[in-house]
Amino acid sequence: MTKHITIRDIAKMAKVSVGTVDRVIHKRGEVAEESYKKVVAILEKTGYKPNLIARALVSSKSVKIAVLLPNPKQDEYWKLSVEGIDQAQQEWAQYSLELTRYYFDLYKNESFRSMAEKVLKSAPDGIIAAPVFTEESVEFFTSCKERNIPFVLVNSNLTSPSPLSFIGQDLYQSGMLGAELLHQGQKKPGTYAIMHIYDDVHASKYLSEKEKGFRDYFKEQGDKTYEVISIDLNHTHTRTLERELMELFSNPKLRGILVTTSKGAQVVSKMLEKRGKNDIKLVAYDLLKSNIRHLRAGTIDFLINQNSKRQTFIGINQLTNHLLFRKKVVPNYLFPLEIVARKNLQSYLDSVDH
Amino acid sequence: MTKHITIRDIAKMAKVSVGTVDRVIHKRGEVAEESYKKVVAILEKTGYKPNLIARALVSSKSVKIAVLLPNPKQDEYWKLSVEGIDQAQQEWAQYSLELTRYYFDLYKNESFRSMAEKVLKSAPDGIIAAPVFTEESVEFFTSCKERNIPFVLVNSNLTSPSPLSFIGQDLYQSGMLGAELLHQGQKKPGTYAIMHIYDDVHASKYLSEKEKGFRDYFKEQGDKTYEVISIDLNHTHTRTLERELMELFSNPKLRGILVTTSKGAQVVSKMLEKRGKNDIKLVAYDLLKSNIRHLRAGTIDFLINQNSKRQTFIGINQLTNHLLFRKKVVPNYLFPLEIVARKNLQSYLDSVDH
DNA sequence: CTGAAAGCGCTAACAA
DNA sequence: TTGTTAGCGCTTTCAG
Repeated sequence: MTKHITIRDIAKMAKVSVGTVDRVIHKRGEVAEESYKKVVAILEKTGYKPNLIARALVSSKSVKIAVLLPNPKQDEYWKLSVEGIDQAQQEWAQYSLELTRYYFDLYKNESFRSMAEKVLKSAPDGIIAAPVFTEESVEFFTSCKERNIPFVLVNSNLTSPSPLSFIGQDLYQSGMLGAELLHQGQKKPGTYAIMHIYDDVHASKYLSEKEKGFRDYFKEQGDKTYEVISIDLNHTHTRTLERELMELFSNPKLRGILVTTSKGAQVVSKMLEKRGKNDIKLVAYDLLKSNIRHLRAGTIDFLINQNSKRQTFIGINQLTNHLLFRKKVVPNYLFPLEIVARKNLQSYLDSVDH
Repeated sequence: MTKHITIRDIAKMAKVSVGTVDRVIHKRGEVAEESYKKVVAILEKTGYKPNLIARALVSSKSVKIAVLLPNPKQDEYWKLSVEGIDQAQQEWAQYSLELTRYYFDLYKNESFRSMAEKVLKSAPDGIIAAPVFTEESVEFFTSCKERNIPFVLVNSNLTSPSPLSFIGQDLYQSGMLGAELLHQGQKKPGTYAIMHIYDDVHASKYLSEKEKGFRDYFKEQGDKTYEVISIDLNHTHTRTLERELMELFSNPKLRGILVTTSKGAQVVSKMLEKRGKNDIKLVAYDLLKSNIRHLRAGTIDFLINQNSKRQTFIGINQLTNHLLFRKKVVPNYLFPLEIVARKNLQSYLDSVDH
């Protein structure tokens, strides 16, 4: 019934040609003041909506998107996000979408910098990236802005050059939730630890946001009986690491640990399993293989799911929709903080998005 | 680089016309054995993928979809799903998608039946529905099958006339999770109740699946010290209801209640709040206003989110993609069982999908 | 049984 | 400054 109004209809009503109407719609000038006004008026009155399908068909130009992420081989978390890339690529297979992947070394800002340079050289129509190294990212995305290349950020955000869209979670709330999950049901006062374990020096705003939330949770508890310690272990020497962990475990007041890094979770849960769990609660992030096993076994009590796969998938989708169809994007696409426990784990593994 | 292969290319390679290729692709016969084989071979070899955009453009016929759901005014849960319809409608606004909504009385199978009839009369291209009344649904969707009208089911599934796609959760696991959330951290044996409260007689497979999971959880606990009671209250007489609840509350062994219906959750949590919560745990479903309030206040301990909005949204999307682009759909689109607690509630409310 | 041709709605190049 | 026109890739008559 509601016959769609086309550019032809507009042209007829305004007594001009479709060419003129198109010029008005896309503001590519060369239109007489008078015609312009007439067309705009009719556009408004009729509430004309362009047919995106036709628009996409005609352009039919392959949209080129660059994906700039940490090397998935280094970290299982980022391996999950690759599944999101694959899924998006499949989804858009018929629409000429060219996805090129650029993986940088998660622990070397040098690597980020050089990969970013490559991305720029390839002159993509859009970029989706994880701004792991803040300083380098600011620099890189500033040049993107200058060149008018839209970029979408996943996992963590940047304030200064603002992205077309950010996809991720509220990290502060995430830290709070981690604290709550550890503290929940515990009546005795004690010590709670938040641990970041990585391979190299690696100052990340990402982790500190979580830590702030974690600390604030215990502050809010009112009674000052909670001691919060933050542990940064930045070495690959398994020995040293194990020694430090053993020392931590031996603290009789230790009630729980929140591990923020995937490598970390693996090490800590293995050690805790060996030692016998007793009363130390453990919360980690994401549906990584080792985490799943330890959640099932009971070493890990809860996981907080960040859904790396879906973050990346949505990111590419938004960017492509923007580029191909000029659709509007959600500037701040926040994911909920998903709690995964023993009894709902299976439903996550069964679910389509996993 | 990867120049897309078109139907023209195929035609040229097979030395036939595009018409013939099209006839082969869509199996609309009238093709000589020989040409058929030739074309199929080339199709396979080249891995031809149709351009969905072009396909959608040419048909350009407005796809007509009927939405058959319970009246959102009767139940907040179904009100959420309306948001999903709205969202989908917006998303597909430019693509001539005609969505017509048919709301039936949640408590009257008669109403379902008559609405279903109306749907059939409107001769839609596809249907998305919640098969609340099993018997009537089986009948209705059987006629849909006969008429070749594809239908997508949300919330609960039907076995017999199988839908194009089902979107929902595993209800058995859901009941289990509810039980676990109640039982967790409780050491003393006791009584656990699962409650279904509705306005009218209403035998629903939906609820019984959850109940099975609930009961099985406690069976699995090994020790026989858990008593499970199931309560069906099917009246609107507030007095009687309150009396029955008071009686339940007065059972000193009662440890927790899982309420499966939205109306129920509202009543129970209000009563429990008045009485003083003490040791009775309460778990309910979905981010309904009253549930959110009581979760914040502590009367409700956990919510299990079914994400009615997204279920409906995804359902319409799948159906439209199928109808408009002939895209493949996921036959069994399972959602994870999301646990909402005090500390991650806000993230759910902030998230885009809410 | 097959090929030719007219569009679907929009864009962009080219003429006027 | 404007109008005309040739496609984008596919579907669907309509003649042969």
